[in-house]
Amino acid sequence: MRIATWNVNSVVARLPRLLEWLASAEPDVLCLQEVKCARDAFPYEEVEALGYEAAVHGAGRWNGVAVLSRVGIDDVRLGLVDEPGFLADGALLPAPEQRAMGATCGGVRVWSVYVPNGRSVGHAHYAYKLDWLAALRATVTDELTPTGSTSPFAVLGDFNIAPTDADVWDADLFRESTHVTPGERQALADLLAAGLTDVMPRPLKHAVPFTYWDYRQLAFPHNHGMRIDLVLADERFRSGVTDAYVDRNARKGKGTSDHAPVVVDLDPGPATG
DNA sequence: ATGTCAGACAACGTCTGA
Repeated sequence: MRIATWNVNSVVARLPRLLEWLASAEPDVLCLQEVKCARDAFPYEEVEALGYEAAVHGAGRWNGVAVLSRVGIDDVRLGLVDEPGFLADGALLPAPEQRAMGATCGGVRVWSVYVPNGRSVGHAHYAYKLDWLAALRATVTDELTPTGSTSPFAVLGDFNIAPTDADVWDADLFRESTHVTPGERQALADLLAAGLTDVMPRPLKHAVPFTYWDYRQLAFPHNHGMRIDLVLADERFRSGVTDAYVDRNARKGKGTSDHAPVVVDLDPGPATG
């Protein structure tokens, strides 16, 4: 089974590249982030023509996650346990955003997550990021609490955290920035402590498989990137991984996202439910 | 080969978020 995650930076703007990639990479399950469209506006017919069902958690111009599957989608869960909200411009009260959803596809439990960016250290969005990660940890703990299910489990998505300095093209440049601070890395460590492992993709071209390169200043051709899109797997999932890589070809050419897909091949083992 | 891009507004440029 092939499972992937991709921050597409608008599923509408990315539709030609998305369809091309689905047809060539043939994932069984694809977790999407930043779909940037309401649930009703998702291009269902286009992905269905390639054999995929879609479950979508989106409200409009920002954020939004989805799960595409050609092996079924069951037990869809939208949002986190006690998910914190953010006070959007023009809003009177903080409200949860569309950043996380879980689904069971072909006997594998996946969560597609888009962790808040944080904007800058000390910004209200940074505190929101840490709070949101704590709620993600609570949700993972809830999902992994033994209930008789033996499904492989993974959280896939854009974490907006580089796990180590090696996951940033120039750590010194990011010293005062979000994505690398001890607070963010501690929140990631706390999440992993719930029973997950960072599935490291195999390098294809460079020493470290980055997943994101800014659109500006020729960042991609210079490989000025970061590894911030992660697959965090429980032991049942991790032990079934036969390959993992970043499809950097999807970052080439015109009309690309600023992120590349992370692809994992999995032998899910005997179907035990 | 690539020196931002996408969405929404009231627009046909300018703002915001990333």
